[in-house]
Amino acid sequence: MTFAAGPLDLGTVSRQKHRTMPRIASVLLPMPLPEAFDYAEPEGLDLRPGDHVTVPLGPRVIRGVVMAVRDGSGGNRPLKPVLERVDDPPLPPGVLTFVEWAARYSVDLPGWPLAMALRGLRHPPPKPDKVLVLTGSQPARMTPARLKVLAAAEGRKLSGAALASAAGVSAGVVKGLVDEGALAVDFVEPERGLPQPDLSLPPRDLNPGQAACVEVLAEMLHAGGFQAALLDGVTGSGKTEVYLEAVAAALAESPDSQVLVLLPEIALTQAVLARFEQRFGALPAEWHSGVSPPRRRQVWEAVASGDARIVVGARSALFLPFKGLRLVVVDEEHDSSFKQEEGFIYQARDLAVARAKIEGASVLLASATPSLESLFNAQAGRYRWLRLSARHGAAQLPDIDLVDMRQTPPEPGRWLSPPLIKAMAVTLQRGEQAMLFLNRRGYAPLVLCRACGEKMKSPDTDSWLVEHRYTGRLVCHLTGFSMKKPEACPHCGAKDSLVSIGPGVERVEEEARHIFPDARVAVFSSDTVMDAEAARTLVASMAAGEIDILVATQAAAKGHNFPNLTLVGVVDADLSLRGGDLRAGERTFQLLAQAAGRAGRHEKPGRALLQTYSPDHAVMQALKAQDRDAFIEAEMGMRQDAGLPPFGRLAAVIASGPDAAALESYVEALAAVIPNAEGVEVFGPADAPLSLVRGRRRKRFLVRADRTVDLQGFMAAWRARAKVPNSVRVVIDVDPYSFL
DNA sequence: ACGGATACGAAG
DNA sequence: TTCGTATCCGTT
Repeated sequence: MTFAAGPLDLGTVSRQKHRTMPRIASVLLPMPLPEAFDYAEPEGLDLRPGDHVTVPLGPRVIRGVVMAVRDGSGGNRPLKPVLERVDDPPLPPGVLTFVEWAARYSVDLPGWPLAMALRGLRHPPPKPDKVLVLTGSQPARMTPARLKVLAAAEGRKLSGAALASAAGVSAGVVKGLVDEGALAVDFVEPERGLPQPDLSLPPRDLNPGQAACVEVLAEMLHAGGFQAALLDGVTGSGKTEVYLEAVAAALAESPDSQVLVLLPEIALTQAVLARFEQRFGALPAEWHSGVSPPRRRQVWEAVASGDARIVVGARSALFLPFKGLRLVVVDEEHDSSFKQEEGFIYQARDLAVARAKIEGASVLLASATPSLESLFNAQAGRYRWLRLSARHGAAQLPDIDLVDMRQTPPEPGRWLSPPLIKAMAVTLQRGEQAMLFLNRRGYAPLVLCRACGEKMKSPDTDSWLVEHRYTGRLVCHLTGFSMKKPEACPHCGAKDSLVSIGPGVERVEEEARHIFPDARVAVFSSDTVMDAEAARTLVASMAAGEIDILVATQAAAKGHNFPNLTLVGVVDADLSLRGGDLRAGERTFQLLAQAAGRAGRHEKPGRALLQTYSPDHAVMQALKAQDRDAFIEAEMGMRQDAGLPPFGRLAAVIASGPDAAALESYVEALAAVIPNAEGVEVFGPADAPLSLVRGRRRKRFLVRADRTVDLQGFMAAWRARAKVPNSVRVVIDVDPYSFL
């Protein structure tokens, strides 16, 4: 394909230049190789960093990217030559630096981040559109409908369906004209350009707090260079409006400046896209797993050419080939789904800061409940700290009350306590809406046999099967395995002995319907809301007051505003506190503050009730008192005493394999060669909490290091000291969020 | 002696 | 990752 003419073609003249000195191209391949490989540059090719090339690798021909070119020849061993340059938009220098940086940061092979940077190019470009044009020949028989179609087609190229609707006739009429030769099929290139933001549109009215933040951000962006800021504002304080204006300021700085907005979940993109469309009169480019392959390629190319000025996307958008990146916004920066846990492991929030630094851009981290890491950086003065306190307009923060489940427990086999039921009754009586929050999909998290006590588990995996009543299946949320719920216990054969233990959203829905038979109850979880379209429909019907009680997982806790929602009941506030990893308290505070914040976002005051068995726990007390700062201070103190993040650093080694003996001997060998280093502690090996997944046994090490230690260097050196047997897989997880 | 499965290391 | 080669095994 040919690429748009413009600044990218500056090289054409110098590419003709004749060289005498032989040159070596260092080519990185999107494969698990330890480094970029050297190839000879053929005479006259004049390669530059970022060029796509094909190179021979053993018997194969592989596509790669030129990382650097230097003078020289192979020396003693002759180098194979680069085969050809591929005519795709070159990767800008910032991406190349970022790929290398990300590989080192994650202690992984550079081919993986390169593969991410090339993701958009793998897809076919959009296909030509099929259109119908007039041939000039008249049909044998003319009718009024046919006349209308021929008139509508005059001088235009429309698709069959568009032509039919333009003429106000059915598709059959159009088809008849095609069959008779009055209309012919033609192909046109689809529109490549993206709608451009209109920077002349006026900003929304801002309150003084918002305006002050915008002013600081505009100054930062105008000063240029790497800058970082934390936008720390309570739910409903209008953070989105602030960053929209920061985006406007960034775009106004130069006609080719670009902005990236990272969101933690695809479910949020629709709402955010709509806000951008209102503000700039055009939809931004969208980048996430739900975008179609041809569209992805189109967006990738538009980012590379500079045509895409605003990109809203998921974490993988960090690897797009921006050439004029001016600002990266990380919305809901505390959200743990910015941590990619599979394949190439990275924390997108941290890589966003790194990318901004490499590009000389600004980065804005936004959250109502910032991560301790970001607060730490703000306190240390590394990030500008912008605080927004007032709730927007008339809205007030909801009152938060704790329900002591030991004092006022639900009936046996039920999960809603009398105080919560009473509050719901009052809410419904007023004609207002309630949300029951439970971060657990399905009907029950565990099914066991009353006769023999056997727990239903996924095959070859150490995790419970979750009962889903809508589908009548038992599902493993870890591996995706599912089976029909059996009649008899597969272990002892007893009939009708399987009992469902514990609640999921489906079971809470059942209970809510039972207690409030006249209420309209709906469930919002990834099982009932499969895609963005379904989410929009459910959100719309909630906003329109067609639902009285919404039972929701965290899929609904984020972003959405419902004017008539005045009560939020958290069914199991202790849930995310269990497991007890270092972030349990922080995570619980963030999740519940966010869930509670759904209530009373408009004129009506809201209320949140948290059902807990440990009302004295610091997290519950902090939520009740709405004293985030005291909670953060206490949490920071604990982390500091233990040398945990953000005061120290962590990394995990996860080794797994089907052969228990081989795995055991590998982890023992690894334990025997732990490098001696000041300020580093290594714990393990130990069985991972999920000790068996898909037939693979799992072992873990945990490394704690002082902030001054080169943790990545330590991990790389350590791994290199022990040979990994073929059956064992080793993963290094820098800054782990999951400890399973 | 042979084919098939499998383990290992190299690829510039 | 993918490929070629070495090696081990069972069969013939």
